[in-house]
This record gives sequence, C-alpha cells and structure tokens, in this order.
Amino acid sequence: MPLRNNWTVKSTNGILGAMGLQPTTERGRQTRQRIVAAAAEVVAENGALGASLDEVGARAPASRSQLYHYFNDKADLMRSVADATNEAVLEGQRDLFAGLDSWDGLVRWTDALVELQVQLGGRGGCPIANLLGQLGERDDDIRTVLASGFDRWEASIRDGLTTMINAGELRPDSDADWLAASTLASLQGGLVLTQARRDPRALRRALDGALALIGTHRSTG
Amino acid sequence: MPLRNNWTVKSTNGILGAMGLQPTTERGRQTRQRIVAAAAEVVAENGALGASLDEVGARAPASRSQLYHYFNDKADLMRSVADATNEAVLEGQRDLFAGLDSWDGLVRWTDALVELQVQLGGRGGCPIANLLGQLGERDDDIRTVLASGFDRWEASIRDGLTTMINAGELRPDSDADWLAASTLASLQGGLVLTQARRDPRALRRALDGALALIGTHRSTG
DNA sequence: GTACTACTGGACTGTACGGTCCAGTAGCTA
DNA sequence: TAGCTACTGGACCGTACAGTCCAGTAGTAC
Repeated sequence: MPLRNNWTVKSTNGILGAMGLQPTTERGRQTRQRIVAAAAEVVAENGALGASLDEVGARAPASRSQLYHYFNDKADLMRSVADATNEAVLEGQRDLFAGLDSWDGLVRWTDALVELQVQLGGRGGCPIANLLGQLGERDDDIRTVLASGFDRWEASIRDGLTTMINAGELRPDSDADWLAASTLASLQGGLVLTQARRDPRALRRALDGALALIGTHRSTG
Repeated sequence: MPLRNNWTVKSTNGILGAMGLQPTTERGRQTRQRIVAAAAEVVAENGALGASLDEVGARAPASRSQLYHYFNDKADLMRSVADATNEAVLEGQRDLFAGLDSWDGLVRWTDALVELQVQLGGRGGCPIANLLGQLGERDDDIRTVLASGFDRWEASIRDGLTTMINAGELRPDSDADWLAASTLASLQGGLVLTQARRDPRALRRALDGALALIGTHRSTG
C-alpha cells in the first residue's frame, strides 16, 4: 500500500538487517553499489523526499526491479545511503584525522574544512546533518546510523586530543571527551551558519572558537 | 505546469514580495494567519517536501482557493512559514535575550535552551536549521529569510556580550562579534548532535564550551 | 547439454500531489 | 436597494510518484 509520505515509517521487523537481498555475485555487487552511489547523488541534489526512484534508476543505471531486488523499499535504500554518507564524510577526512594529534594538525584540519567550504561556495552544509534533518525524525534506524557517524567523527577528534594530552601538548587535566564534543558541535553549527549565509567565514569563526577553547588547555612552555 | 520537485524554484520576479494577495479585511487576515500557522505545524511534522497542501487546508481549515488566494504557490507559502518560524524561535527567547547582559543571564539562557531540549526528548532540532536543510539549497529567497533569522539571533547574543563588555564584566578587548558567532554555532551544532542522539547532554556540552570560551574573557576581580 | 539460481528489464497500477477553474457568498459603500 | 470587491468552496486535471508483476537473460554446478 504505497501511501506517500509514509514510506519512511519502518514497516519491517525492528531488527536492523531486514534489507533487500545481498548480492552474491560480483556483477550483483556492482549493481547494488551503483544504485547506492546514484541514490546518494540524487539525495544530495534533491533531498531525500525529493529523490525519486525513477531518477535513481536512470542515473545508476538500473531498472525498477534491480532497485527492489536489492532493497525492500525506498526507506531501505535511504538507510544504505545514510551508511554511504557516513563513510564518504569520514573517509574524506581520514588523512586529516591522522594529523589531529598535534596543535598544528588541529589547525590544518580546520583549515581544510574551511577551504572545502570555500570551494563549495558555502553550499550544501554537512551531508550527515542534512540527512538527519530530512529523515531523522521519521526513521529511527536512519537516525541511529547517522548518530553513529557523528560518534565516529567525535571519536576521531577525541583520539587526537587524547594523544595531545599524553604527549604533554595539552594539560593532563584537560577533558578530551568534552572538548571533542564541543569541537564537533562548533563544526556542525559553523556549517549550518555557512550554509545559511553562503559564507565560509561563519565556519572559520566557529572553528576558531573551538581552537581557542582547546588552546586554553595547552601546556605552557 | 505543476512539475513536481520543481515547485521550489522561484518562478516569479526576483523582488521579494511577489507573493499572493495581502488580506485587507480582518477576516482575511485571520484566514491567512490560520493557513500559515497550520502550514508551519504540518512542516514541523512532515518536513517541507512532505507537507501537502491538502493537509494544510484540512488543518487550517481553509479551502484550496483560500490557499491560492493568499499565496502564489507552495513555495510562496513556505516563505511565509520560514518567516513565521523565525518569529516563533526568536520570540520564544525574547525574555532570555533581555537577560543576556550578564554572566548569570548567559548561564540562564543556556539552561533554558537545554531544558527545552530535555522536555522535547532531544527531538526536532532547531526549526530554522531544519527548514534551511530542507529548502535552503533549492530556494534562495527562503535561504535568505532563514539567514536573517540567524542574523537576528546572533545580534541578540552580541548585544548582550557588548553590554557585558561595556559594564566591565568582560575585558574591553573581547571580540563580541566573534564570540556571538561562535556561541550561536555551538548552539546550532549542539542541537544537531542532540537531535541525532536524542540526548540533550550534547547541547549541554556544546554550550558549556561556548560559556567556557566567553569565560576566558571575564574580567578578573 | 540440463537444471537451478542470481540477476535484469520494463510495462503497469493506484494514488497523492500541486495547481486550476468557476461559481459562489460575505461585507462594505452609497 | 444596487454594485463592487474581498473572500470562500470544492470539484476537477495532469502528472510524478512508490511499489508490483512477470517474463526474461546471464551465470554456475553437474
């Protein structure tokens, strides 16, 4: 019963994993992968509710039945898109995360984030946050997936800060958990304001705030 | 030519104000107001793309022609919803803004924001940011309206901080512009993380970060 | 080869949607 | 009263959508 605007309501059992068939052949794996990539693209352009399966199929390319062979329904596909979005965002920062273990690395990380927004013209915001805003309140599975993306993001920051504490670059009493959470919040909020104003300086100022706060915990000498 | 998913594209002239007729009678004003309020409600529940005019009309209540009497199209209605959302969010903090001119007032403001999220169960996030994520990339007028909401929000914080500087509660060299921008970013990011995790403590930690940063500018003695 | 499964193609269905149309009814001015 | 404008009602239209169906074609194991 295709009842529009209700497709996001989880209809299957609560166990995460009630998805469409997993491909067993290489060809099938590629088809499935093409579909998810195309869906992520269309979602980025038109939003999750605005993304039509016809468009996804045309772009993959994949036929209607291929979509429904690998995914139960649109919500199921969107869950995979959420997963892929997490990976894309975190993978894109992998090298930068590795350098987060020093003050200079921290600064470089913020510079890269701002530079990316400059290149994008302040458009788009954070893909994870976008999906959250569009689907988070209507599909708890997706919300959980996206939350885990934020968790991993925060953990990467925290690991860097912890390394800095252990290395003596930050004072031993510094609260890495809190600083990491606060930094990720500054980043996310900076992205929201940048998106609203089409002005990456909003992100710059937000991240400068985060840096300044961490800076108050630097060891003297 | 009703082309779905294209309704957000501005079709009228660029001058903001190419909206439907403004009511001249009291009755008309009430009808228009009912429609906007109902639309805001439906948008909050279903998202902007998921909000159907049938649902808005049923809830107002108002007939199809009433909707198209006061608004050119759905995009036009959404612009009014954006306006109303700004007002609702800022009006809801009016009293708190007035107290932002002291450290205690600042703390009270953050407490109130966190308490609201506790009451909401961490659901919903910021209504302005939600609209931005759903429509900001597809309708520049709406993006501008929402950006002005953030501007006013930031200005209220900045005014408070400026007062604190002038009163000597913050050091004279404190950068109120930067601190206000950074604080609003922390707030927005905290709301995103709170929404993702359904945990208002994310907002608490983000705002504690903002408070700590401002705290480093407090006058000693 | 046969048999079986994984995968693919695309026509088709029901419906909810944004938007249009026209015939009305209040309410105000004279 | 008449005449005018502001406003209201709801049937209607074309279409884009999610989801279904069934007839296929590859690939693989024997």
